This record gives sequence, C-alpha cells and structure tokens, in this order.
Amino acid sequence: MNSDLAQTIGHQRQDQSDPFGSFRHECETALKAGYSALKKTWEHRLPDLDVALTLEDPPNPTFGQLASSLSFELAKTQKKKPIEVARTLANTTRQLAKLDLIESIEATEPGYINFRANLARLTELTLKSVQRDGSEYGLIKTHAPERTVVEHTSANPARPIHIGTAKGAIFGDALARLLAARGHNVRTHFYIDDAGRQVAIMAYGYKLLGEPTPEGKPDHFVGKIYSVTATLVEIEELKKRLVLLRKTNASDTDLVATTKSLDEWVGIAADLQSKYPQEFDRLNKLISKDPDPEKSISELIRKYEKKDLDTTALMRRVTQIILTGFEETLRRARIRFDQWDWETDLLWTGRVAELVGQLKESGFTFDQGGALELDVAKAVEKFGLRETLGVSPTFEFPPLTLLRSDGTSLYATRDIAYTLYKFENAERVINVIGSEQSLAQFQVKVAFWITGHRKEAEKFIYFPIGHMLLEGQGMSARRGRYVTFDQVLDETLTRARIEVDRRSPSIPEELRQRTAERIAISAVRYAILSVEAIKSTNFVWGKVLNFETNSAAFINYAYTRSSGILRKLGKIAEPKAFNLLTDPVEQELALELSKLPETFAEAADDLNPTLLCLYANLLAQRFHEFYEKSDISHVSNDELKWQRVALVLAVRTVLKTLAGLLGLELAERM
RNA sequence: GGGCCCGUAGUCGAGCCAGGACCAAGACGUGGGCCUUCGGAGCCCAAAAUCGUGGGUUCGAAUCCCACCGGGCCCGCCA
Repeated sequence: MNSDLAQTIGHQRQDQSDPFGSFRHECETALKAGYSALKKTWEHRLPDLDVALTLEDPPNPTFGQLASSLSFELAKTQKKKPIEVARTLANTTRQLAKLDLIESIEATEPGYINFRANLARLTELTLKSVQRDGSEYGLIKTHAPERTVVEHTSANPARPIHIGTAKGAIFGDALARLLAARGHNVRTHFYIDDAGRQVAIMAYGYKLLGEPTPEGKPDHFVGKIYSVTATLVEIEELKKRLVLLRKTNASDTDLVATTKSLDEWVGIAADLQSKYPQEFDRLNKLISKDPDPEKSISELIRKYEKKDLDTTALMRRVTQIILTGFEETLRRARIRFDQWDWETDLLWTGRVAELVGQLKESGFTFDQGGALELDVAKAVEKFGLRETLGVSPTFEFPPLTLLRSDGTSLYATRDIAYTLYKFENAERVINVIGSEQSLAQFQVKVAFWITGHRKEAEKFIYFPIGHMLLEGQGMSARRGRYVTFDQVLDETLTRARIEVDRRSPSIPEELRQRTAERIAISAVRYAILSVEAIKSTNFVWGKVLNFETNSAAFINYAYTRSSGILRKLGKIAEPKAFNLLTDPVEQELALELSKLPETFAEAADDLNPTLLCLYANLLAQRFHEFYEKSDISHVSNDELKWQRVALVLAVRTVLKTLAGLLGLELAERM
C-alpha cells in the first residue's frame, strides 16, 4: 500500500466503520511499538521505516490475514537471518500489542511476521457495522472532498453511439458514481461537438430532404442521413480532385491514391444504397443539383460560428434530434448527465477567442502561412515539463495549429478552452476519452502551463479508454463495421429474456421482462467494467450474451439465492449475538464483507472501478460457498438461524451497495 | 523517423504504480464428481503458465531500470 492510501485510511472519520481497517490499524500500532522497542535495545542503528508500508496480504489464510516483511529489511543492517529478526520482533510486538482484533502474532519462515485476525471478533464487528451503517456501510468519505467534473461519452452528434463510445460512457458513469459515493461533489458533463464538419454535413442533408420528421429512433434516423450525405459529398469531391489532378499532370502516386480512395467510397456508397435505397436515391439527386456541396457545407459552418439566426436554428434543431436519441440510449444503460455543453457556446461567449489571445501574448505562438501555431515543444522545454508529464527526453512535441489561415478555430483549440471552462466550477477535471487522444491531452496540459493555469494542469486528469475491437477487428464507422450501443442492449435483452423464460416460467410475464432488462444491462456494464479501461477490449457477441459464464449473472444469482432464503423463512428475527458463526465459510464470508471499506476507498482514489468488479465477484463466490455448506431454514437452533440470517442480510446490503456503485441492477428472482 | 499504450495457461484476464512466502487469483474451455436440504445461472476435484525475449539493480523481480521483439494507437489549417 502506498503512503497516500495509508494516510487516507488513517484519516477516516471516526463515525465510519471500517472493520478490516481497524484490524490493520491494530497490527500497525503493534508493529510500530515492537519496532520502537527493538530500536532501543539493538546495537546496530535501525533505520526509520514506515512499518505500515510493510504490511501486505499473505498468499493464503494459513499465514493469517496480514503479514509484514519488515524483518527482511532489517536483516540487512543487523547482519542476521530474517527469521531470527522476525522471531525477536514478533515476540516484542506480541508483548506490546493489545489483542482485540488480533488473535496471534507469529514469525514464520523465511522471515515474515504473520498477524492472524480474531475472526470471531472481526465477524461480530463487521456484522454490527453493516447493521448500523446500512446502505452507507463501506462508503467511507474522503477527508479532502473536491468539486469534480467528469466529462465522458461526448459522442460525435452525427451518428448513433457505438460500442466503443459506450465503453467510455460506462467507465465515466462508474467513475462518477464512485467519486460521489466517496464524498466528492461530482458533476458529469457531455460535450456536444456541434461546431465541427460532421454536424454541418448532417444538417446539409437533412435540409435538402426538407427536414423530415424522424421515423423510428431519432439518432438512427438522422445518423442514416449523415452517412449517406457524407459519402455522396466525399465522392463528389474526389471526382473533382481527380479531374484537377489530370489537368495539372499530377504525379502518378497522387492519381493512384485518389483513385483508390474514390473506389473505396464508391463501395461504401453501394452498401448504403442497398441498405437505405430511398434516402440514398433522393439525396443523390438533390446533391448532384448543388453545383458546390462542399461550399454549402463550409458556409453552414461559418454562419453557425457567427451565430447566424437561421443557420443556428437549423443546426441546433438537427443536433437536438440526435441528442434525443442519445438520451434514450443512455437512459436504458442507466447513464445520466448533469450538464450538456455545446461547443458553439464556447465560441459565442468568446471563451475561445479569449484563450487564443492569452496564448498569443505568451510568446509561444508563431505564424505559419497565415495560420496561428502553438510552439508546444518550446513550452515543454521552458517549463521543464518532461518529467511532470512523464514523457521521455526525446519525445518530439509537434506544434499545434490554433487557428486556420481564415481565422476559424480548430477542435483542439476549442477543447483547451472547454477544459478551462470546466475548471470554472471545479477543482478537478477528469476527461474520459479514447486513448488515441493522448497527444492532444498532453497539448491541453501544456497550454495550461503557458496560460498560467498550473493548479489546473495538476488537477486535470486524462482517463484513457482503450480501443474496442469487433470480433478481433478494428471498428470502422464509415465502412459500417460497428455495433451500436442500442444493438448490444437489444441483443442482450433478447437473450436474457429467453433465459428467464426458460428458468423461471412461473414468474408473471411483466416481471420476467423487467428482470431480463436488469440482467441485460448489468451484463453489458459488468462485461465492460471488469476489464481495465486502458486495455483494448475484443467485443465478441458470444461472450456478452453468455449468461452462464457472465459474472454479472453470477453476482445477481448470489442475491437471488439470498432472496430465496428470506422468502422461504417468511419472517425473521434479530439474533442476540454473532458468536455462533464459527464455520470457516461463514468467517470467510464475513472477512470479505469487512474489506469493503478499504476496497471502495482504493477503487475511488485510484479511479479504478474494475477493482470493485473483482471484489463483487469474490464476495458472490464466498456467498455461494456459504450457501452450499451452511443451511439456514432447516436448522433447529433458532439463535444460530438468526445469526446466519444476519450474515445473509449483510451480504445483501453490500451487494446492493456494489450494484449502486457499478450501475448494476439486481433482480430478486431471475 | 519520434512517441504513447498493451503483451501473464488453448482463450479471457487479476496481480505491476507502492518488489517479499508467486511452485502466480479468478473465469471460459477440457476431464471427473455433487440434485430426499433454502433455486444447479451453483458447489467440489483435476490437468493446463519459459509471467514477450535478453541483460541489469536487489538478500529477493511478473512487479523497478535498460535494450530488443510482437500488437494497437498518435504525430492534420480533421474531429
């Protein structure tokens, strides 16, 4: 454990229970006392060590629940064998320790000091804590709450959300949930990139068609128009360029490349035509009437930036249609946003211009053919940022174009202004964005340094999302080789429904559907969250749709089984104590429950929801083991029965907490 | 050419930041068991790993450092 985390745990509020943390604290105190005592008696000087850092999880329960490797460290200076040091240290520590949660302290080969927990006491403490704190159990609050903005998803508003973007949405949403539960003031933002070319193309096509009322899901409807329009316009442009190239006797390589690109687009057009024949033919006719589609589109962009009334109305209208569809999809996935930020608002409010002005004054810009460039490399050297940014001494920072020669801004420029904007009401900003943006995110940081926003530069966190492969291949939006988030949710739901129908035919129809919905959304979210965000994920239908092997179903099943127990019992009573839970499966289960606070704090502070997926899986596993071995409804000893019921209730409480953090939905029956 | 990320059983994937009992968690798949007990979407057992390769640091390396190899991505007056 690092010192930050140790400190975090050490500074926990008194009123928040952390059973395993209390055990850890006892071990630390004992070890510190033992070590100080030893320092006074030994001839060789002992170093000042943070003994808390030497405590670790032993590989298996026979070595206790915590172990210290301190003796290995000391053996060096003492010129003794680690095991000898360990024996002496263990003896001293044992004498000075208050043995409450600690059962025993022993030295073992080759030199560890093992701390065995008093599992009876720990079980009791844990169950009391869960009973007392209820749904707040485990959600220990940070001692340094921060106003935090989490920007995520920010899908291009020109086509439906695909599964790659969905990964960012799910991680971003889980991060926001974790941080909020940790006590931070969290706001989620969606960045609407409406100033770019794609929205203009979409609006262009939409207007040509006479602004039809969407049929079916709005984002799919307008997205279709975008794809067709973009393809047709691109083909027009390539044809024009080819004519020009021939006229000017251009090089063969240029001709070949352009021809090849044209062929590719014609292929894509053929696909689109067969998929959407009506829209394709109509748009094809309409666009061919326009002498210069490219010019029409550029004009839309220019007018929109200037907030021309008619253009603005059109652009906002069509973007809003897409966003309505986005919201519908995101709502299905239990993802919500506090704020939707329009990129064009940054332009209209003058924030982008202001930023460019500041950068110009800094002296780190230069002119290149009328365009304004930011000398990123120079700034990196001037401020000595290589180490701060964690890049090697030979990293070449290319300059960043801030303004085109016609004076209009670029996406990167607006993104810097946007991130600064997010800091206006936050101390920390987390950008959940695809890993391909890493250079761009570096540039944002450098721009912060240049404009004197050093505090912001430190508190600006780039959370990269690794690529999503589709059945082993890269996805391609333009080739139509991608899966939409809606498709994934639909397919998973269909499959979940079949499973529920098969396994629980007695449940009423309406409830079966609701159950299937819960299982489906949980399956998708868990499948994404259980693999670290940075890793590229291979999306395989068979895997997401397989509930028999899916961990979300496994976790839910633990919950369902607990429901079954309670249902069978009918009514329950409070136990007098927790002293009869002595079976290893019971104590292992309680031990797992005792670790929620530490696991949660680490997951939230390290921005690592995957950690909680693993924890949830482990807890479910412990519960299933308990379920197999430990009977409840048939035991004749009532006190034992109610004690076991209390354990079951605690598991249910923690499973619900975990579900809330990860955005899973638990079904009572499945 | 420069850089960033990833590389752990047939497959997927924890552990790496904060080195320690690692003959490496868990899962899928494979082989074998368990339904007169609260729901078998489960439990138990078994086989399966040169931790990409080679050096180095260390009492100790999957973990830190260096080099190399493989895969992905970025280096636009695109977004």
